[in-house]
Amino acid sequence: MSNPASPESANLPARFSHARHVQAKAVMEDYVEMISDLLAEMGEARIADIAQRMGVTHPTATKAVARLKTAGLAVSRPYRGVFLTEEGAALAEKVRARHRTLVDLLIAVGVPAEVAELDAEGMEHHVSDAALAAFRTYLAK
Amino acid sequence: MSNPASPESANLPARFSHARHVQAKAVMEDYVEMISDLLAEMGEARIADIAQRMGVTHPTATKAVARLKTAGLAVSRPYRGVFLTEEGAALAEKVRARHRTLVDLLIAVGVPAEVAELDAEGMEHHVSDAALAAFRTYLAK
DNA sequence: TGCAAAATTTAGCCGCGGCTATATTGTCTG
DNA sequence: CAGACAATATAGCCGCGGCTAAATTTTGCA
Repeated sequence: MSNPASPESANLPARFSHARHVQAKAVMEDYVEMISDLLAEMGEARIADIAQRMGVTHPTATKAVARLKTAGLAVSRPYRGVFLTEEGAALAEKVRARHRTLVDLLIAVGVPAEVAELDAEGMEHHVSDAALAAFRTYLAK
Repeated sequence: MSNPASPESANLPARFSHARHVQAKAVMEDYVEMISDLLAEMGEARIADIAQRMGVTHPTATKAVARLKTAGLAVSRPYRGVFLTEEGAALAEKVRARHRTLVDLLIAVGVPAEVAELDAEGMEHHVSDAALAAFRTYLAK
């Protein structure tokens, strides 16, 4: 039994640890979604376009893609465009849907659209499936 | 004029850049709030307690405090407890209030309390003043 | 077709924020 | 009051995710 007498500080370490774990995946999620967007728009995701849209230099994008490949989310041949694995594509879709739902929720509670987009970019990675479900239920009303 | 014909991808770099900038401050905010909590509870913030509550090893806490000192948020003498500067204390208060408001909002839209606490830990750093104001207005209804 | 320009990669730097292992300092007790 | 133990600090490692500068490959055009 979790002791209710112990202050709520007891599970704080776990909360912070969880937040760190989620955050570690955040950048990867952003790159995957961006690659997915570029594939849909232009049929190809080039390093230069990824870098430009992420607001990052080319070498940074190259390194990020290398990490994606190591993680099994993307594939590419040298000097060629980047593509997503099935797993990468699935992640992109999940991330995209979560982003939209969060923005919709923020707007629904009165946050200006511009602000909602800006804040959602960082918040979205920490929205759990349980929270997402609650958001959808709320928005359905 | 910002071209409305250009797709919304135009300001994406700025959005990501903003999210990265916010994220860079996140860990610091967490440590400052924790130190503030410890000062309130025990009159002193010791490295061992900071580390324990953050779910981190002692040396990691020491290094974090060093960064806080460099940033002008904390002060400490070697082998002694850590204290906050006025700026650090003000930041702690702001962070604490923002956290509470976010948790309240999540609960208000139907997120279970446990989940709200967990998700808020990571989301909170990205909640802008504008969004916070909207949250308060919503909760006041 | 061959060369110049553009795109990509590689190399190497930085600070952050984790870690383990070790050294140092403070404290408490026998 | 001395020595053991607890707390803190230091050293050094790692991967991430930025960067600049330089090498390499691809591409497009004269």
